[in-house]
Amino acid sequence: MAVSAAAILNRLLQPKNYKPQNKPESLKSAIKSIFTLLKSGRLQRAVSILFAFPEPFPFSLYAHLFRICSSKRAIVEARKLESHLVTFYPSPPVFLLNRAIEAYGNCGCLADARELFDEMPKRDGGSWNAVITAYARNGFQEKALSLFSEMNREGIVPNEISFASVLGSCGVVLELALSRQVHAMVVKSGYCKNVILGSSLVDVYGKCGVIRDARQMFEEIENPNNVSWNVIVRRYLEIGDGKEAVVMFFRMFQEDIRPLNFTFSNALVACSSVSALKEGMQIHGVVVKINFEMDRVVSSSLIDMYVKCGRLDSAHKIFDLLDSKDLISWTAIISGYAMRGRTREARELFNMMPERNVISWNAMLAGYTRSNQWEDALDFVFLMRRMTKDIDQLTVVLILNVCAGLIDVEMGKQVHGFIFRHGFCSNMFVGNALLDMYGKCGVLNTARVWFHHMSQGRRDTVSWNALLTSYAQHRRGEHAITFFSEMQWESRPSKFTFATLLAICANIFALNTGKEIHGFMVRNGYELDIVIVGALVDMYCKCRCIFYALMIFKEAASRDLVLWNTMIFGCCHNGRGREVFELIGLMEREGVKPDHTTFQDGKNIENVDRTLMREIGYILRLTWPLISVNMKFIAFFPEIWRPALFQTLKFEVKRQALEILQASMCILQSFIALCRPCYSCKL
DNA sequence: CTAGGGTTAG
Repeated sequence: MAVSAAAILNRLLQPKNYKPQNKPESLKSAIKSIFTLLKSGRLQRAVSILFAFPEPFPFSLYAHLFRICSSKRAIVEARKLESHLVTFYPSPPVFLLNRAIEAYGNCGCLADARELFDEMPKRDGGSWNAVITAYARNGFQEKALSLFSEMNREGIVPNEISFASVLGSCGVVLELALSRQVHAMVVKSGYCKNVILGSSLVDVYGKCGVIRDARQMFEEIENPNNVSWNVIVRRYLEIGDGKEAVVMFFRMFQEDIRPLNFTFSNALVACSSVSALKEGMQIHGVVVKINFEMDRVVSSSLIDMYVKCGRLDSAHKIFDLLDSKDLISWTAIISGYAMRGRTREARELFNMMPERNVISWNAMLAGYTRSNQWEDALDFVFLMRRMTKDIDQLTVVLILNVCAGLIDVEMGKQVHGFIFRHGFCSNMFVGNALLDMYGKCGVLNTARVWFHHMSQGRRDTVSWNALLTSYAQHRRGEHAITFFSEMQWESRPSKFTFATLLAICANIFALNTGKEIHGFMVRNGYELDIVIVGALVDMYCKCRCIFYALMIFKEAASRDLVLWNTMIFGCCHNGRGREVFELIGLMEREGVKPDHTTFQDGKNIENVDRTLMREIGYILRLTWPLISVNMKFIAFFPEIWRPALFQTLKFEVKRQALEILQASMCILQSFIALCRPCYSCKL
């Protein structure tokens, strides 16, 4: 009634000279001008033209306009369209109202979508699909799923669109059981061959952690497309199977499917996660071949891959060749230099950056802290405070590390205040960094209080480790051991815990406790990795239990330089000179050589015989040409060895001198190994 | 006509 009244009214309002037979003509020109306006993106004007003509437009125009409202998230225009539509069509076709629901959903106006859905006189499957998708896209996946069951209860038969939407929701809320049911429905409804549904199933199984099912589903897809391949590569990457991700990527390429830029990026991340430089380079080749080098995502992933695989030169070359360098590629290359200790180069690049964000600032700061350049780090923090207001949790953690490195508890307290004011306290990483700072500064009481404050829910194994380590580092090893039994009530100890505990036992010669811990690890099935084996060997050696130490050493799955040195040093410590030489022989036979990074160039040190130093330098260069002779090393030379070495050099018995040198050098390396920072400190 | 994947840097 109201509609026809409006129509009559409108007709009366027409200008006098308006001829009814002109109507179609003017409607046509109106539609024409609407399209012209839409082409230049003026949706609002287009809709207002609609309202200047109080008469029904073709359905296809409404449909088109609703779609544009969807993509532009133009809620006002969508509402206007609906009102125009229902004004001139008393019962508009269901499909147009479905378009309206979709538009409301895409604009994020669930209330409108739901209202229209509820008040529709007639609904079809498409209406259900539209409203389900609206909920799913706006973060109400649970609601979408319950609507799906309601739809089934009402006897509406879902189609492939419904299934795709529902599977997407299942993937978000990790509803594995429902996914399997939907899978069954897909099969029953004969949609098996639908590649979108197949990929969605791969996706949802992968997200729910049943990668085998995902893989099986993938293999069942007859013609997987680029999205299907992207999903399977991504899922393998996410579960930590970088190797399989790379394998699948290459299979994709063999099948002649052109990868998406995201797939390249996933595959490259997978390569760096398993240090597969060779494969990474092959992918680089593919990128060049199909002319993807200038893609932003692909190029930054390439830079990152080379950085993570230690090829800074290659990374830099790619970076230089980019014609538009974005924030991400800048940050990737800077963090590459920063994290490899080349902070000076990183800083030069950092200063050249056209724009920076908190991630780039953090990357640079992390470089300084990683290299223990505390003073530079501090200057940088001040600079950062002046230049940007952008600070996040990682920044705070890094600043706390700087305080700990400088052993400046006063500054640490200021940071604590800042953290409190900005509400960073609830973050576990921040809490642990704070604990670590107080611990490293030796303010154990405050550490203890803070630790207590973090109790239940806001502390984890890392917190316990930080507390243990700080007590251990401040000669309160016995105290630290008592924490261990307490710890087991709420956290599962990690290998870092044991490394710390074993080091404590070694330092306080607590053989029995050491054995207990060793037994605990064996009983509870902890993997004895190379660091733990080292800690055990060290503990047994220090506790004068060299037999056990040798046994563990022999049974170790692998032995690196540090482990050899620990064992050799342990033998020296126990007066087993013969074993020392045997071990050195064995070590060389296993192909383990001291490397030049162990020794760094040092300054001259007084009170050392210059002639002796020159001689030693000569022999060293003969033996290990890579090693740059370190004068500090000679200063550390054990008093016992020095005269002997001097004698042998005098009589030019170079071979013997060499043996002595080798032994001494290994001892020195052992010292260095012992000074190596305990890895439980890493937060 | 409506459906799937996805943002590389600390």
